[in-house]
Amino acid sequence: MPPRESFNAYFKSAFTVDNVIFGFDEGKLKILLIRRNEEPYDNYWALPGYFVMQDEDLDAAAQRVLREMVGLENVYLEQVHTFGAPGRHDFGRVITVAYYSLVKIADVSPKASGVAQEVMWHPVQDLGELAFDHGEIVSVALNRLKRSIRTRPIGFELLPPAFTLTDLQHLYEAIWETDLEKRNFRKKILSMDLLKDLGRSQEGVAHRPAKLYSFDEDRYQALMDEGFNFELREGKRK
Amino acid sequence: MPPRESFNAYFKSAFTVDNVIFGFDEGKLKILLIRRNEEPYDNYWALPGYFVMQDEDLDAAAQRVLREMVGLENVYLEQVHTFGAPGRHDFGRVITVAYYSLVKIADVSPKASGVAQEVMWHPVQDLGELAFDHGEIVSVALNRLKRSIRTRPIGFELLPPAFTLTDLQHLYEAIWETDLEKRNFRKKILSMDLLKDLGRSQEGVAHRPAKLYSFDEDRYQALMDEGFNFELREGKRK
DNA sequence: ACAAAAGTGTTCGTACTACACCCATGC
DNA sequence: GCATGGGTGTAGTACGAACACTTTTGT
Repeated sequence: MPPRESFNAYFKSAFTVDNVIFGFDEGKLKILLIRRNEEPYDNYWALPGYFVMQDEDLDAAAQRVLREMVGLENVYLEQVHTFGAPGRHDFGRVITVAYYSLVKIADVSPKASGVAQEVMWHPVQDLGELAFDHGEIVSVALNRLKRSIRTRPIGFELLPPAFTLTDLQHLYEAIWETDLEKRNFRKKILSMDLLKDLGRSQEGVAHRPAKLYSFDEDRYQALMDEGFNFELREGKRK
Repeated sequence: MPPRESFNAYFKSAFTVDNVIFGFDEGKLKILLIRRNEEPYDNYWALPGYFVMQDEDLDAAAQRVLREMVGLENVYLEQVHTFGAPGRHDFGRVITVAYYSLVKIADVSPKASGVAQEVMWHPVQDLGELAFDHGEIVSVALNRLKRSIRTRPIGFELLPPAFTLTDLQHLYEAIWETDLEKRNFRKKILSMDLLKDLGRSQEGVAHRPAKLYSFDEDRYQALMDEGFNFELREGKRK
């Protein structure tokens, strides 16, 4: 076996985390991007991300980036994929672990800091060219999100604490880029018994006000223990 | 902004790939492990994995490990998750990108080499304690596999080029750890129109010989283009 | 009264479930 | 001829799909 010193050649890489931060606003799915103000990719929009510290766990690094750049804690965060093409960064070999997070857009108070002079929400349909391989990362994260919301009740993370059934439907429609049938959607969601009726309604709308609901986390846990499976369908049958 | 040199502190990490190689034999789902013969974890069973070269893509590294340690090329390979807890490796900061691969067990001719003196298939239900955090990696990969075979026709990668419907059913039963109803399973599979009837049958069995099928890759592509969705169900209805 | 979205009930088709028996081969 | 798995048909049911009208509020 080679002596331990011979492995030193391998310890010359760096790694980063990049966050695809999803939000839902104005009926559109959006992503929070920062505008870089240094080379490489000066002036390009990029995903918020940074180097992982030497003694920092990956998840912790992703959380730190969220906290420092967006001022958010305790948001839904999930690792998506790791990107490590040899030429993807100019400084040397940098691989990046991509995360996606789901935030309630009203909670976000973007902070300009460091490389990020500008922080802005962008509709996912209209991103333009991003720095590095961030375009590809967004695409992978988005596909993951589309699948995940089908079988896990995480869409609620994107909605305010009190939302209407129509809000929820619009959210699914925006992410899946489909239309869903109102009555069937409502029937399906309500039959799962996952929503708490808050007993309140919308106010100040120029039509019949809708009931407000919240996601019942405890109820979901209880159902899970009984073997319940959350599942919604995207496609109409052929 | 800090000058470029200040980033050098970050370029002191190494990364590896680890492969969870699944095979199916004797009605059981198995994983290919190597027995280490050096510290740390001398004598422990471990996942086949190695450092990624400086100019090597991640997927390519995973393929190389497969080729060098198992003598296999062109097998199904998919990135699963990246593990990077600070203390997970003794040499320094090492993060590992985990892959899983699906192989036809008859194709494998394990080679002892380097750190791997022994290479052996182990039933997933009976692994014992593995080196490093490999037990956790296996667990994550297995969960991923359970989900993936539900919505993607990848189970076939674990079967020989000609297989019977019963083989396929046993495969699903082994991975999901459930029993499936024979007639319904066959009906569902055949209705998808994804299998080529090879016109041959088993030979030398002490009962009515079963028809042999193969997975029709071209047919699957064609169906995909029409919007077809592969999907099987694990659970019986409540 | 009108606009605008909320909310609801029923029919129809289809796909999953559950179940029992005959078939082809080796020994 | 018997043991062993291979292979099939059908009836019941539950769930998703499709569809049109009434209700409540603000202006």
